[in-house]
Amino acid sequence: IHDTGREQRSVSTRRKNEEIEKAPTPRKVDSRVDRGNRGEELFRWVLGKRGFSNTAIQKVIGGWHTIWGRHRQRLGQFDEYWKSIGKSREDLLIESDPETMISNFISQLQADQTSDANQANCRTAIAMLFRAQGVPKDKINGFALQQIMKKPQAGMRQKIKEEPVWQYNDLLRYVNEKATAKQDLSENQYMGIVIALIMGYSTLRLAEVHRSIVKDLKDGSWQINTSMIKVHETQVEIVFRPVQNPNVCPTEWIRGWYERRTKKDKNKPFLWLIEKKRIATYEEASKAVHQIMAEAGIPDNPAVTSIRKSSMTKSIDQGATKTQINRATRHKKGTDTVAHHYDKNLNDNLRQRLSEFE
DNA sequence: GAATGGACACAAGAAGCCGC
DNA sequence: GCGGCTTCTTGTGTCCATTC
Repeated sequence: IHDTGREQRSVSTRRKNEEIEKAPTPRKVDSRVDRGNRGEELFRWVLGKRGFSNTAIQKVIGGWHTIWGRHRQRLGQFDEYWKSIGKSREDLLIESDPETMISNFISQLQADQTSDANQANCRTAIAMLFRAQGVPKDKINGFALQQIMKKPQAGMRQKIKEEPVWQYNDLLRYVNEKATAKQDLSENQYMGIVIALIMGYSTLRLAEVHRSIVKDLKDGSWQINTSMIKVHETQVEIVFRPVQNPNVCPTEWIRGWYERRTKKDKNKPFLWLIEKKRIATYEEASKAVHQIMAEAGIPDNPAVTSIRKSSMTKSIDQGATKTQINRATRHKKGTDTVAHHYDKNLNDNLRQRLSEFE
């Protein structure tokens, strides 16, 4: 139930453009690789000084998934700063007041006009370094630093605004039309439609579809097994059963996807590409779905996740209850994630009804 | 293709609110 | 004031897009 404040976390898409103009992100070609290595080296050095063995340090890093890549970048950014003010690594260890260090670091970033998100991320990374070093929490995050962080945090909050989402029906119409000439579709197009349909009907994310194992249950239905790593690693099992219109039916399209293969390829993984004789990469899958959305006439080349938005919006529009949506999207009971991030129904109808009296 | 950056998500704890 | 509920903040993490 403690989950209502999260919509404040995100950076609005609009800010992205402004940010590029007023604060170009410092992407220096040559220092790019260096910075990450630098950050990792710093982290290893600090834990090494504390007495951690290389194996132990490796395990600490292994506890992070993809987030480690972010931390190491920011630690590299800190390392650059630390050197620029004439400090040595040993100075880090004898530092008795980490909060002051962090405050000065963040203030410098602000002065250098780095983005709000960058300041927040740097603060997180450097705080992690100190915590790994064994510094108690209250020495890392105190009142003064919180004051400093107010501005970047406010800047990161997403504006609550009304924005339209493309019509899920547009995608269905396109698929419906292609269903009668499946043999003319390229491998990429076919894959794009299959993935788009799975995403639309299951609201799985692309990464989750990409690592799916798909099983023919032999009774006309198909099972999708995958894992959701975001937040907590959970196994997910979904069964698609035929819907009335075979043209837009996920099981029909999945069956057809496997039928394209020769017998010896039948048991190859879900996203096996016949032509390339290997599994499609994440990028290829993403490209295929984008191509389908473009061909369906969906404007502005939206992200693949917009399929989730579009599909949920349609469900809500058709009168699905909150409970039904939470169940379908596998969001935790009680979250209003869907309402804030996915339900893009505009309020025009409500306003019209408000304006009516007598 | 890897590094990088922005966006979205969730849990836990803190803070606010309200009726008694 | 106190307990129960709601709302907000913080820390941490993954997903998706872009850049070099």
